[in-house]
Amino acid sequence: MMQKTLRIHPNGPFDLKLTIQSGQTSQPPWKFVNGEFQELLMIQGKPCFIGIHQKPDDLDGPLTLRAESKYEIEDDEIRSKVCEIFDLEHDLMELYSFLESSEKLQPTIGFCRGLRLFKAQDPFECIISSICSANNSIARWNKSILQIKEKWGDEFDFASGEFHSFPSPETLMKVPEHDIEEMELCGCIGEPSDYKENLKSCGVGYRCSYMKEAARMAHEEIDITKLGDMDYDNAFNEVLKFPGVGPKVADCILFYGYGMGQAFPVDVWIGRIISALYFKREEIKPPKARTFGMEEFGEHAGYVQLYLFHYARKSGLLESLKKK
DNA sequence: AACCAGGTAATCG
DNA sequence: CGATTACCTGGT
Repeated sequence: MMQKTLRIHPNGPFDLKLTIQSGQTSQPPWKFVNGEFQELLMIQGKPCFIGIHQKPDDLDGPLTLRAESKYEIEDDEIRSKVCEIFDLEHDLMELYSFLESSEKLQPTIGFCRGLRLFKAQDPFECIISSICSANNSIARWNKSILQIKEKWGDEFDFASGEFHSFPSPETLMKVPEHDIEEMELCGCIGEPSDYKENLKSCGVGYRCSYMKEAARMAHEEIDITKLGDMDYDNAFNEVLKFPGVGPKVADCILFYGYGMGQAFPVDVWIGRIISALYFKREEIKPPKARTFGMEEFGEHAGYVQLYLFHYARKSGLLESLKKK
């Protein structure tokens, strides 16, 4: 049994708790136990428990990492996986000088210092999570994704607890859609409501068929590993082919799943914030807000979206935008 | 009890 | 094409 403790020094400030709990569409928050955030990570195909600890309010200090696996995994493999998920090599001070240069964006820094991209550990998980998040509340899609992992992911046991991986496209595409289908599969015994091992019972609603079909496409039609090597526009058009994926979800997938910083996901709130800050509150349609964001913020678009939303949430701007 | 929640797909003029 | 509308579900 491999057990080791590592340290990581982020490039600039990092707020672990804020980042994990900021509701990004990549994955639900990690489990929080004994002052550390925990998750199962597949590192080069090897299941590995990771516990990350950050001293409270020590946004500029190093992180302490606890890793546990029955496989032997190099320190650098573990570090690079964690660095990738939290975008720790990204120079945030460079982002901040960009934000400082703008009168509109400068105020976000004080509210969001240390907030980073919370990338999915695997693109497929991000695709499904993002589809699930559309027209949905954070609490509900988080719950759905956790159930999907528990029901169809592989279970791995560690000294620190048991965890489930996210199911593969092939596994997910074969999952029964609803209780009726599952009951028929099991020989029609009992009532439909007795059956819980189906996608609909995870509370995904009408997104059910989208998620199953997206899983099938990821398995047999679209090479989702290749998306990361494509340029942004091609990748955008490619992910739009998945059912349940429109412009907003596509941008989420490219940003949270593939780390493409020029993506600018526009939901109702970002639309209202952009309208309030840059268009004298006149109504702006999502495509226009998206184009504006991409041209105005360039490679920082994704982060600006992240910072604007959390700034608006904490500063009270969001509240003021609710009432007309 | 209507109404809303971090959109999308289907339908209509 | 641009504009409307239905849609699962869990919460107020």
